[in-house]
Amino acid sequence: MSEQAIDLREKILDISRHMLYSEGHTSLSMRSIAKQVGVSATSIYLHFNNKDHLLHTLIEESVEELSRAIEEKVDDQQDVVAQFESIIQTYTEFALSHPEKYQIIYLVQPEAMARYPREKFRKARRCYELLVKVIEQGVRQGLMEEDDPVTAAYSIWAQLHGVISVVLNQRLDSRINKSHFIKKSIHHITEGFLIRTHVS
Amino acid sequence: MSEQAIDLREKILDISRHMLYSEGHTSLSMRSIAKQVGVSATSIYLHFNNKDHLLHTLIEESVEELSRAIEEKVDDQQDVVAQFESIIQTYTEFALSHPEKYQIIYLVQPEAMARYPREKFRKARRCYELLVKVIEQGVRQGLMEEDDPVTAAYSIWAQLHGVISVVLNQRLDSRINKSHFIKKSIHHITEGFLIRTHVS
Amino acid sequence: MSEQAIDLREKILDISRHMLYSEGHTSLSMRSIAKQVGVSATSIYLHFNNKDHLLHTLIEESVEELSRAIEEKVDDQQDVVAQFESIIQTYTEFALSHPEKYQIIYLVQPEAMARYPREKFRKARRCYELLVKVIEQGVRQGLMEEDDPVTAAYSIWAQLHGVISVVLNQRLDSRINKSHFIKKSIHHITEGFLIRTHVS
Amino acid sequence: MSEQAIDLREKILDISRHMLYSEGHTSLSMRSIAKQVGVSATSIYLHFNNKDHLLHTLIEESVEELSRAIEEKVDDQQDVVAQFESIIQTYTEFALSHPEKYQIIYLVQPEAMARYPREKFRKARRCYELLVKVIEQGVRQGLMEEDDPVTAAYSIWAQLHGVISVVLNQRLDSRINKSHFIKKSIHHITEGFLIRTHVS
DNA sequence: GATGAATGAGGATTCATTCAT
DNA sequence: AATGAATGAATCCTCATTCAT
Repeated sequence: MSEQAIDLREKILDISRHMLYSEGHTSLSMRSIAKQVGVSATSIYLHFNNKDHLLHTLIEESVEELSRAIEEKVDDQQDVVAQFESIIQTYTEFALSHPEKYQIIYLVQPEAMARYPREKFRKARRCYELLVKVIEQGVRQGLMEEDDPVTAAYSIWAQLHGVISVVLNQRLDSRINKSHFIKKSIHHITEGFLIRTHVS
Repeated sequence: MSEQAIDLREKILDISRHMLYSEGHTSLSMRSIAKQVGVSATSIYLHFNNKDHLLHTLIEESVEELSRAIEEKVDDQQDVVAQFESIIQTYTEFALSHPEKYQIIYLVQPEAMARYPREKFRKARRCYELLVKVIEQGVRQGLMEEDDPVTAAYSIWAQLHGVISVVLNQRLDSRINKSHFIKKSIHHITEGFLIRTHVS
Repeated sequence: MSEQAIDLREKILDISRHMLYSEGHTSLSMRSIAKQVGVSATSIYLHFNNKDHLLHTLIEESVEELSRAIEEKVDDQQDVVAQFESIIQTYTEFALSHPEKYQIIYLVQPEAMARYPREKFRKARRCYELLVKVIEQGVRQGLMEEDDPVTAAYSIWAQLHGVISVVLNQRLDSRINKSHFIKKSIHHITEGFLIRTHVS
Repeated sequence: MSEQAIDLREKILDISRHMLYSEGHTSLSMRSIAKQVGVSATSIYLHFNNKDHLLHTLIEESVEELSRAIEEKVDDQQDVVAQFESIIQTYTEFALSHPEKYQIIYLVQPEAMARYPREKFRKARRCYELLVKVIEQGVRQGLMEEDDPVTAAYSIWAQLHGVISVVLNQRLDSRINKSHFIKKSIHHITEGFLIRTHVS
């Protein structure tokens, strides 16, 4: 593959990702992407078999990047609480600084999920697994009391995702300061969880 | 308007709502709705100016119903904590027993929000306002310590929405028991919040 | 259905049939049909679900017309030889005077046959069945000696179809007079068959 | 041209021929051929000017091979009847043992004939000419009585082609045994013709 | 109220072909 | 001799919407 080709592939992904974020996936068409990229629609098919392939690549990339970001930041030499906070922090930071990438991860709606390869879907759960491990570690060390670490991990993630989504989807009351909202929410999710375990 | 007409309008809304839930909004077309309703596509335009109008009506209806459900349940004679728990309970119950209506409320994505009437958007915030009032009441009664009730209310709502979305969108790990997950999550969100305020 | 609608449906069929004959099925597209009909491509879909439906309708119509033509001409009061000759005569006349309809019957190539409804396919065999019956009748009356009437009928039909195809596909040497060729060929197919049985 | 190149050219022809037979000419594309051959689509253009050129080469090759097969088998030392039967036998055997090559000869439909070089078209008539000669010979020897040998030859060929086509296109009733059908049909075409001339 | 007919714009995808390398 | 990149034109088909009835 020539450099140019790699560039075009990346360009298509970048622009698609951006369009997806700013205009929604309803209006995203191969044609519109091609027009934005400044290339014929046919050319996109030189790099992606079809629209699904393109979309799935975008999702996979984002999942990969988010997972890597978290894996890199989490230091298993740190104490469990620090690791725990690090995961949540990194996750949030990724979402806020790469909103277009974060949103893509949740693009796969139930309707389209049937078409998303099961194996890639499993990958998407990598970062939750990490959270599960940390909680399990915490429980083993007697720092947390949690009868069901998997459920706990998913609950934390769900709450966090709720908070981030609300911000990214601009569903927040205009009176509310976004970063304040996020800080408070994370604090609530985290502290609430830890305090409860600490106290016990 | 004859009774029949009213019936048709309702039928269109009902079927659209159901189709939206079971087949996703990608495949929802005026034609497909008409076919399901058993009426010509043109007839839909007698009741709704266009597709947006139909969709907006659906959203408005769901918002209205959810708001009313909460308003009806909340009894300002009760103590603040009971009111607080009642809101969260009712919200969750509505979402789980009317998933197709709940999902519609969040149908309006950022990209489409420009087209959603600002005035209807404000209505959608009615139920959060209620939560804000309860918290403010709690703060006034010295039961909660919360410097920013609006932010707190939105944070709780966001977390709750995250939890519910994950369940409805079937993003939960298959190992997790749904109702257990919800119970635990609500407990975490509520208790965490209240305990913290109670303790203080 | 309004008269206009019926007209359009017929017009689409007529023009498609004609285009199929004069330009081949390779270049036949919904667009090209629409252009010839003087209507938008979309309009065709008001009368036919898709291209296959249109094509199948054309085939079915031709099969029906050919079958009916033969059934109407064959008089079972006539003696067997007269019936036999009548079938061959009518078949040939239909093919030569409605070449575009005749060709359509053989449009269904092996590749496309999978998509052609099995039940309609059976209908297409109606006219061969008639030939089979006449031969069986002849055998019963001792006028023909034929151990396998079905094979005999199909053989006659295949030969006749070969002769007609060659003429319609313009594969004949320019030195040959078409009607002379057909007359001679039919004579050969028919007489050969009858003489052989008569003599016996 | 290197040996490799010749190989590629042959490989393209072989695979095209095979694809044409097994998948039909509708789905035959330069790309699909290239993929099957394991070469870039562009490479095909190094050996054939365009798709038509490739197709025409295939036809020409098949015509050539069929003609040669007949020419080789026919021995003008044999008596006329033997020659006659030999031609029909060889033609049929070629068609049945090389169906993909036989079918290609009749690929050129009326609509495409305009594009098929007139000079190559003439070549395709070589094998009929042979039949004409044998008949003329027979007439001269007083073995056959045929006022128009050219018409007779084309008639025989047309009938034979009809029989073979029906078999190859799988248009035969499932109750019919193929080889029995062919044997009977050939017998009918041949004997009928010869008997009539013999008897006279 | 209700509808059948009609359409322009756009959807994904495939095609034969060219051109620079 | 071979190819990767690129494309314009074409494919079937669906969409929201309008209009005369």
